[in-house]
Amino acid sequence: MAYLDNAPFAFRPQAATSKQQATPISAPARSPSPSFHPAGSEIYAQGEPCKGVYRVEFGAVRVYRLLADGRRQISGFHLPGEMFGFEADEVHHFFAEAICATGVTSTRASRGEELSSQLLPMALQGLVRAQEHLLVLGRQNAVERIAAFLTDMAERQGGLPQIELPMTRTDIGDYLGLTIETVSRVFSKLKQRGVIRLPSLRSVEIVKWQALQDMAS
Amino acid sequence: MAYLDNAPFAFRPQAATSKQQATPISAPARSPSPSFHPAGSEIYAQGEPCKGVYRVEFGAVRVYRLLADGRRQISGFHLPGEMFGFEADEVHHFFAEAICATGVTSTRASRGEELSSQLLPMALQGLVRAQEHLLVLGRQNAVERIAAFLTDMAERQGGLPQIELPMTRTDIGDYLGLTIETVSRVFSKLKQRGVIRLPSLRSVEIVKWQALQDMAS
DNA sequence: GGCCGCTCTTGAGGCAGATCAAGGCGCCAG
DNA sequence: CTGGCGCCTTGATCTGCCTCAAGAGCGGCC
Repeated sequence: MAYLDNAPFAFRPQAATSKQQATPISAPARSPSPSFHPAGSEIYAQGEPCKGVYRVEFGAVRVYRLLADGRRQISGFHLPGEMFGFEADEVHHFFAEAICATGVTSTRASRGEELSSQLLPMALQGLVRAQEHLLVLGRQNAVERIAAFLTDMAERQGGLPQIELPMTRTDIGDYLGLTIETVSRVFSKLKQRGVIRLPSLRSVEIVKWQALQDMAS
Repeated sequence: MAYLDNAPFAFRPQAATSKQQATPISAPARSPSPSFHPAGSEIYAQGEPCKGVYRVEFGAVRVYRLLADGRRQISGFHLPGEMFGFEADEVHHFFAEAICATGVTSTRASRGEELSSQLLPMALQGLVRAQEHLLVLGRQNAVERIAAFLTDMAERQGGLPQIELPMTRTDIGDYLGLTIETVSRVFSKLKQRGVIRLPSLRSVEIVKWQALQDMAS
């Protein structure tokens, strides 16, 4: 692989200024079992036994499902500090991959009441997030989807107007139920209207916050 | 209101034979706080404070969200025995309505570890269900969506080939991200191909199970 | 019984986004 | 420096579903 994906790109939402970072961040002290995943590598696969839930320490993760003919739906992107890997039974129903160089910690076993009470709020947040995503996929047009995506990413990256997108246009399309061409066209249209600027391929500057939020409905 | 919606229609998945029932079923003995909701009535609204989680005793419930211009996305239908009303914070993010005459019991307060450990598996199941629905809305065409919907409903009603649909075509459209016309056309096409039969407006008989499942991908 | 209101079905035409196709850009390897 | 490979952008065309419209079926109410 070449291009950006291959770079040891430590994606950290709060620090938009240092886009690239040469050395991986050292594992946090309180981490139970840290592991490093290079860009594009699998964290778990559909059908694999569930080993617990994961927390992103740095980088970014995509969780997705495939149809037999290769169509892909990304159910969510996960940024540092966020949890993923929740399952209803003992087997993974989805795939998870590192988008860029990524570190995750895993918490084993989801038994025990004290753990349940910690996990529940996160599972509930994931549920609400997924249900809001349903509205986007079911009832919003291409411009509204992109606007909702950018708004969401900006909020999750600390609310700053400058955001970094670790994922490709293909990933964004597979998350929003659009083709890569449509994603690209909408980006161009928003740029042309002066709503956003595109300083580089993977970064977006939101110029007109209110306009973008209005578009997201 | 007129038509079927108004009938005291006790929708019970396992009992496909008795389609209509004149008297509401009496509240189950172990119910903590049963309540009855006539067809079309609101169970909770977006923005209302959260009073706990609910369990459907009989009937059926739709949970949905609205856009400012009236577009509606139904995030899920809930049949007897199923739970709904999970929220991440203390306020409802969705609307819930009784589709037909419906009885629900509510479990108050989601604090306490023993309760968390009971709620977590249900929240997780809801999460997986929502994420699978994302695949349908994001990447499947109209025929695949209807096939997936019918397969799902049949499985949740005990796997019998004869299923009862408490919801209207509009509801199905708003659940699958389609218009009512498209829903109706796909039903007609499946009927014409001999995959299903439509003994009445609100009941479906699945004639070719395998064909239907193949369509759902 | 006969009217009315609502849901559902079916047809005709239009459009948003998919598909097909070509070219540009940035990074890396040689 | 130069070639090659991914990724992205842009244009032209196509199509699946939406929109608009009309009519049929069913149940309730007077």
